[in-house]
Amino acid sequence: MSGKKLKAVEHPPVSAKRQHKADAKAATSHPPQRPRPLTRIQKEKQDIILEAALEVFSVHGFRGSTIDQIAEVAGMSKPNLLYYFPRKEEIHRRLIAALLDTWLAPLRDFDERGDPFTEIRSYIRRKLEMARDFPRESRLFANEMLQGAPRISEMIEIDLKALVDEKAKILLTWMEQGRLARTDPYHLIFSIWATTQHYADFDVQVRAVLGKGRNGDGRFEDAARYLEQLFMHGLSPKPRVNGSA
Amino acid sequence: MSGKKLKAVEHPPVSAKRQHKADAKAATSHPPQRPRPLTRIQKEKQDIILEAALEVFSVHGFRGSTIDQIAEVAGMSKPNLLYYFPRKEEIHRRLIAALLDTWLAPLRDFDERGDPFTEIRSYIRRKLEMARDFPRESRLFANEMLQGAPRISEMIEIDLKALVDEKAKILLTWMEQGRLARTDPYHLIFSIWATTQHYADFDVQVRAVLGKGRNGDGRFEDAARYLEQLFMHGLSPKPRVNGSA
DNA sequence: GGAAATTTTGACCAGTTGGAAAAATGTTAG
DNA sequence: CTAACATTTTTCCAACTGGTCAAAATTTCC
Repeated sequence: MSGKKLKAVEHPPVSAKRQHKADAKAATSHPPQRPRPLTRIQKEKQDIILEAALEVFSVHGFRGSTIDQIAEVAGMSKPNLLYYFPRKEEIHRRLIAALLDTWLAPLRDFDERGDPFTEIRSYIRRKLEMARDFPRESRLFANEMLQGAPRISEMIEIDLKALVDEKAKILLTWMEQGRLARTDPYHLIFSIWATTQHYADFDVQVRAVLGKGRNGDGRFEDAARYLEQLFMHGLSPKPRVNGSA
Repeated sequence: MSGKKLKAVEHPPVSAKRQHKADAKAATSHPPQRPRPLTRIQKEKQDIILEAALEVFSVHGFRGSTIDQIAEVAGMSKPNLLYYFPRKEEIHRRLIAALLDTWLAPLRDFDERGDPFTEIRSYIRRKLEMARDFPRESRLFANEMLQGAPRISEMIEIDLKALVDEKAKILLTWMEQGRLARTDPYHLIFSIWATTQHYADFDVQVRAVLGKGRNGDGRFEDAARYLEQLFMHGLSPKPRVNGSA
């Protein structure tokens, strides 16, 4: 760990335990890097910054957000912020990485051994809760998608695809067993994503349309009720009216 | 000052520079303004610029887009572009205005006298076609929503709300007549918006998940088939002994 | 308490951005 | 041809951008 000023961007592989200054004491600025194990304070500050960055990025997107804005929201000066995250991109990447993990958790819990409708219902419910409780994360994700997912393309092309493939297979099995209406499992999943995330991403619109009278917190409960009905009826394996070939 | 008829946004202190005709002539450089009736060439250039701006804004959002980018896509120099649209905001506003009009057309066509399922089916179809044929418009809209719709808040709070209220009433009537499942008409509309726009706004994700094998143009047809099934079954009146109303 | 390490600040920079001015180059009608 | 207008280009700028750096302030550890 000789005193370098700019090192390759390292993710957060917190490794070594405390290390002595040993050879190079000329540790330039930028401390929260690889050798040191990240003090409690550093972690705290980083969290504050990430919080602020989420607030800003989720609204203006990557290019539309400035370090100054983030620093202001975080209550610190720009150079100070840069001390913890040497690059703007790094902040964004950290946010996206953390997001993807929690974002897909509900889908991961989709259980093959469960009852189709119970599983689908609880998936919808959880996704709706996430839209309600983590709207900024949802918008950050949406922003990234709108821009063509330049920073997470491989993530969605590989990890996400694999996960969806797996769950689609489960859905297909259920359909073949006659426990679920025969339909396209991929688009089924898309429709759940779309309808639930809508309440986070298009929140302004939803509120505006519902008007001041009924937009309190009720809209999420109403949405849950409606979506449950839609999907439960829409996907029940009722005998089709002829015409399906 | 003269030759003023519409609301004008004139913050810049710079104005009349070489006004020859005291009559009501062109003010400064910037010709495409009030007085002149807009030549064919001007209209063409403006269209080129708006096209380019749509391309850029729809991906990067307002703040994330630069005039330089738009100018480059439009194939002209920045000052030249500024000659037609004195302000970046003006371009954006024009795009949004044009967008909102066409965007709501399908909903306007929702006909009270038609058959509930026919109306809903064709509405879904049209919205899906728009997602397929005008994905940039959809993304522009989505970007605006994500940012809290700062520039069109009144538009959606008044015009959009009124329109949705009207159509929701129609849906309610149908429900009361037993021709449609009893459910929340507002969330029903939201779900149609969400599921259809998803294919434009999250196009990358959809493609990535579907994989290279089946993402050609087929995805829109598959989506149409799936959504039709979902909504037709999901919204059919509950099992009630009722041959017809 | 004090040296070393960590954190914060202020000054500064090169590149970008939205936009202004004006000169230069068409274009058109008389 | 040429005056009047329309369009384009060149030059320029002040504010903003992401980022650096050294010095100052603060904390940590012996």
